[in-house]
Amino acid sequence: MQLPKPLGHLLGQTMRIFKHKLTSKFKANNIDLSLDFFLILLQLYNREDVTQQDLSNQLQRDKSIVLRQVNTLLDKRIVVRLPDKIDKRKKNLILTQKGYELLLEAKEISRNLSDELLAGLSETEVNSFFKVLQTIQENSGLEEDQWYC
Amino acid sequence: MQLPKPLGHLLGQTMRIFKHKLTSKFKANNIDLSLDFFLILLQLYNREDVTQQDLSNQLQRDKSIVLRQVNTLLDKRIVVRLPDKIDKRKKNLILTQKGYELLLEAKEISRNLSDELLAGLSETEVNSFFKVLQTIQENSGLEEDQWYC
DNA sequence: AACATATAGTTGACTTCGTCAACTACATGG
DNA sequence: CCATGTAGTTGACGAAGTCAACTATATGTT
Repeated sequence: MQLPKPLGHLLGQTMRIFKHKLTSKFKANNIDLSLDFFLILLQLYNREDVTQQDLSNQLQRDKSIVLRQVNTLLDKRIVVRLPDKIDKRKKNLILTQKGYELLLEAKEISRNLSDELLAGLSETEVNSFFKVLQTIQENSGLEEDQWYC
Repeated sequence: MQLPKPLGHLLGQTMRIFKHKLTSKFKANNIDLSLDFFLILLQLYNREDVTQQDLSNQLQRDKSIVLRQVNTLLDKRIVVRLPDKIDKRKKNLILTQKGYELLLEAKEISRNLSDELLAGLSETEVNSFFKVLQTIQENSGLEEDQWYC
């Protein structure tokens, strides 16, 4: 399969654009979140048993990065870190009410931005797009739980 | 258009996977390049009139980042920085022979990785994928030359 | 029970990326 | 000649990412 431009270039550019657009829209709406923090909050949405190790696997970041990012979310009173009742090594991360409300706003903005960026494309095209991203992740041979072994 | 997962999440994950895979393959082949450096070299491929400002626009990075990255490419003897003959403000960036050979190897590896990650997808799907990425960039309303105005 | 091994979290050191503001040198148009 | 714009450079700083070591707890084996 020949791409007109290298895959890394295309993905990198698009990612950069999305990141810049999203953070500037967040700022415009007085939402003090980076894309990375937003992705963390999304993982905590409507769940109560998420640990930092889970985030490290799902977001594919070193657990030390996750730790520090969670620390700043704690400082901002957006999440709380509670010891797991069964396994004392684990800490469960839970959204505060403030965090939940912030996330709802952020999700709305993110969805609007997606609509804006995907405007003019057919459903078929967007579905293919999604399928390709999915396939890339599957072809990478990385299961969610084998990141940073 | 509804995506199963937020666009930022999908793009971020895929980008991360690609980046990690590519740099580890580079390492395995003794190629001392990050994805960022690779993308810079791609822009210099078979061209002689590329300036740092051009790179800043095309790669959408602040010119100070480009400057420092070019500096380390200079240290590695991969590119040279020559004053432009007409406009004395500009500096042209040119691949050395070493840089050219390195780039050829890197391109090969990058192409193989793309093939590996896109395996099992139809040409139609990959074309849609490319079109969607293209459209996102167009819908973002950013022209190449208005980055960091 | 004692032991080795594995997992979750934490910390420190260090590099690179990204942002921003200020600055120099040169170009261009009135 | 002067105002304005552009290309490159520098410094400061915060955030992201890498890596290795460490603590505490859990789990499996003999």
